Amino acid sequence: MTAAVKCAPRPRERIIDAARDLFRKHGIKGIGVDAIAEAAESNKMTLYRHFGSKDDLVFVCLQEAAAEAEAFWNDIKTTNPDDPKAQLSDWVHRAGDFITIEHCNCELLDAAAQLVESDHPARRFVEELRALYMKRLVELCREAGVADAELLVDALSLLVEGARCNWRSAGPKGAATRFVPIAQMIVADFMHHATSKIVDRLDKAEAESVVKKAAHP
Amino acid sequence: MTAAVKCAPRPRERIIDAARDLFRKHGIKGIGVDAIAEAAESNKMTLYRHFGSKDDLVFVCLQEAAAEAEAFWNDIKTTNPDDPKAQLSDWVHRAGDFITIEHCNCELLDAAAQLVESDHPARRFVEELRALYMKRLVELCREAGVADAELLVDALSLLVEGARCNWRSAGPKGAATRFVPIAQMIVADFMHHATSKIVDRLDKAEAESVVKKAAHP
DNA sequence: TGACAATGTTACCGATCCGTAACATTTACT
DNA sequence: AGTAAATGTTACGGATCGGTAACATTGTCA
Repeated sequence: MTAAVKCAPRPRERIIDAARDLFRKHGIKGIGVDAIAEAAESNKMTLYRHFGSKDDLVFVCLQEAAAEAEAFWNDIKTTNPDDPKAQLSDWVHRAGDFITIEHCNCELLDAAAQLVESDHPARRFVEELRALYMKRLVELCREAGVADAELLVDALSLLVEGARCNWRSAGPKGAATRFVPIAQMIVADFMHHATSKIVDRLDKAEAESVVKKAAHP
Repeated sequence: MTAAVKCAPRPRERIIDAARDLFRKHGIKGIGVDAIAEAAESNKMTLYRHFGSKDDLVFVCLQEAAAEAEAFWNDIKTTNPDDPKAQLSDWVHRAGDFITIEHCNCELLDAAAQLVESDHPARRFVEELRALYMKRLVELCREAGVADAELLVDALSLLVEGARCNWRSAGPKGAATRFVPIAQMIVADFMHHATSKIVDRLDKAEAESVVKKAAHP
């Protein structure tokens, strides 16, 4: 009833769509296979005939999300050919959309993060994906002329992850809605400032802080 | 066995400590009352005699975390009296510590965010706390001379939330370990730049992006 | 010591959830 | 039409979990 609004393809696809939707909304541990089967307008038996277990279903959902992320990335590259700065700006905007738009595979990726300290095979899969995306983004930032690309990507990663979390808990009134201007500002800052200046400023602030802390143990 | 390492006070305190510890590690829905009682070196019956239900226990844990957060804030204010900039810098460092240190009540607060779309009484409690903390931080930023204090607090909120999430999933090798320099840089940026310049730069970037998008529909 | 409160132990109930078995029904293809 | 595969339905098993009942044990204080 929730998912599978389009013209209802085979049950396998309906189940995957419903599962991804419900995993996003309730978390992986927060939804049962019965509810997934019902939302897919199917039943538990066909679900288990296509996917041997709930864990397998989770893994397939993650693979689909990864494929969409791949398309997401390729679309950025082809839409702004040979223009790293435009690609980076495009990435920020699309990431902002992915945060607020309901149908967002990012939420699925971080839902996998709920499987902490379990031997779930999806864990390694998601971590490898994350590393790949960050590596790509670092390269893009470098091409766009960012000196400390790693730190910028770290900042963007934290912002995206925080925005997803904030959106889910605080909704459209939370700070997540200001993700795009914030990310834009940080990107602009990294591009307009020389690395030396940034490092100097950071070192100075760090030194001040250390002194402060030592003065008040 | 996990918690209650200190000299084992009354069962009520041991249970609260164990519950907070396990809620952080496994999430609220990821741990059962039996495991909590065992970790507290107690049993389920005394747990239910002190706390009528698991939800009540969750609520008490959140109240304790809120009390610690209150002390955290007061400590910042008293350690750096009449020095908003130092207070803000101190906040950044302490927030960074809270992310990486195991015993961190922040993780408990966002664990409550796992109770999405449920009528859990802890939801409203946590949301009110979040609003209070953000309001205080906005005031502090304004005292420190930040023009667009709301946007800075939004950025810091997303960074903190993202760093907590990232730390839990990526651990000490993730981007969360770079929270402090990133936050410092953003704070410095907000303090050193006039608002008009920032807005101008954002508007320009926004306009560029819109043109780009329109050119490639 | 005695009495009462706090705590511990065991067993159980009902609900939920993952997964399976057996059988009925529909769909697809020749 | 007819056959086989895919799908749907019902019921069940085993495990876990929140919560309770009954009884045993320990601690506390007069």
